[in-house]
Amino acid sequence: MLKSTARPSKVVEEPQARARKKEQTRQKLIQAALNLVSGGSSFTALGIREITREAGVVPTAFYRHFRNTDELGLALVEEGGMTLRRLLREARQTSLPGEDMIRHSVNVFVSYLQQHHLEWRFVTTERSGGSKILRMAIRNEVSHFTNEMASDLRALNIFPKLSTQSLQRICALVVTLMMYATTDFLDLTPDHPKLEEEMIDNFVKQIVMVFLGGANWEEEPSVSLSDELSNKS
Amino acid sequence: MLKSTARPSKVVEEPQARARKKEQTRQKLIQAALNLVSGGSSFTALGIREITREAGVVPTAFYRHFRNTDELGLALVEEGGMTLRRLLREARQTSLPGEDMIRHSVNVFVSYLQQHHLEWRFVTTERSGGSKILRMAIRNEVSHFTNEMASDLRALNIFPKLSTQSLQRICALVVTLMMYATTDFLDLTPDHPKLEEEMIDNFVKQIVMVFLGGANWEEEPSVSLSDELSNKS
DNA sequence: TGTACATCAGTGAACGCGCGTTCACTGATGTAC
DNA sequence: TGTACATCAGTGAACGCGCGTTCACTGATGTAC
Repeated sequence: MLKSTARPSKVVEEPQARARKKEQTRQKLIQAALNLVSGGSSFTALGIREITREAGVVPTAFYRHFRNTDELGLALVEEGGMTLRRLLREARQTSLPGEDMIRHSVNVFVSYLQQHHLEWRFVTTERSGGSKILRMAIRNEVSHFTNEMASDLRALNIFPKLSTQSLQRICALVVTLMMYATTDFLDLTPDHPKLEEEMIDNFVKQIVMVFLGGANWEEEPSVSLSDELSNKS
Repeated sequence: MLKSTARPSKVVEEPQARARKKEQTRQKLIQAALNLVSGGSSFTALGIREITREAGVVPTAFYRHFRNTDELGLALVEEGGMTLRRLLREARQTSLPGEDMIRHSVNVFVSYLQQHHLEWRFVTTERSGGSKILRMAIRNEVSHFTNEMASDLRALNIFPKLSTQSLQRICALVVTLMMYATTDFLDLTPDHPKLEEEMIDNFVKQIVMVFLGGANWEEEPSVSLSDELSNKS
């Protein structure tokens, strides 16, 4: 009786010891690619033999998981993007509007960047340099992210007067800054904490400036900018 | 006597037929690399044989001009950057302040982009994906560009109340947007003129928004943003 | 329960190929007298 | 002016090497009875 119950329970607990092992190898391959990219290689230049060597499996094992390196790249994009979205969403929700929220979000972002620098090196590199299919996948991920941010800002009611389009424009702007800053942060050496501090401060102020632009935006912009400029000068 | 004058004059007109020929080959190599990059390859992945084949010279001829592909990359960065700076500076000077200047500059930029898409594909790709030495060279070029723009804006006296630091921040912001937009413009297929129009319009409005933020910027920002937000909402 | 068979993730040898780099060379261009 | 020599951009053969991919394989895991 003990045996007869043990068998089905084993089926539930580890229904496919084989499948689990396979997934492990898959993860080893993904991790290996990330390690290599963080070592300075461009992902596009990575080879199957290089990756499998790093992963500690035989070259041909690669084909059990991916047809080619592009397919591995797509897996990387998916894994990387989701986590950050969840994280930053939390950051926005646990904070008050205004510059403090921005500074808080930026700090969350930068520390996340440093923790997951492997994934991010990959994403920022391939956004402009990868194969067309990878570029598109990354942009798709980025625009998901932008939309989420826009709907959060809408919920927070920070810019009640703005149209959805303008709100999305602001978010796209901030996300652009973020992606761009990523490259710079990733090239930071840890022995210059002062420089990092300055970069963060600059980054925060840029975002504040953008929000300021959003707060003063009139939906008929060509008039308002001229007004603003002539009023202030 | 004719001969004796002919010789020195020949020295002046073409002092080094050899050197000229060499320069021609050098340009052929550079152009070949650009062609290949525009064909979708990442520059980092380009090989010496690939480049020389495209250029129509024998592989070993490469070493007469560059020690390796990185050195060729540096040459590319220099050639590309300067031209755009000159062009955009002219665009800023032949136009009036306000949104029109922005729209005009953007149009100059986009049409330049399409004319020199080879160079730009290279610059935007390698800014985040190239070897460290290339990345640094490109950032250097970009910050030159930012500084130039800042000093132009200062001369135009558009933001009389802003500190130099804030002015430079604005310019850095705009340049970031520009670099980022480049990747998107380069992936445009010419059969969607409507999409291009929308992208340009969006781009212009983002810049206007940034300028608006700059016009409303107070040098003690943490106060002003909260003020703005509470005033407007 | 045990036995006999199927599946399939990972192995390891082998292939043809293009790579970067070396080397000795050729022949046009440049220089000295 | 012409001649004799130096320079050096580009050539072409050769090298050793790592690549992607194929193939038949092994042996642990899964399944049917």
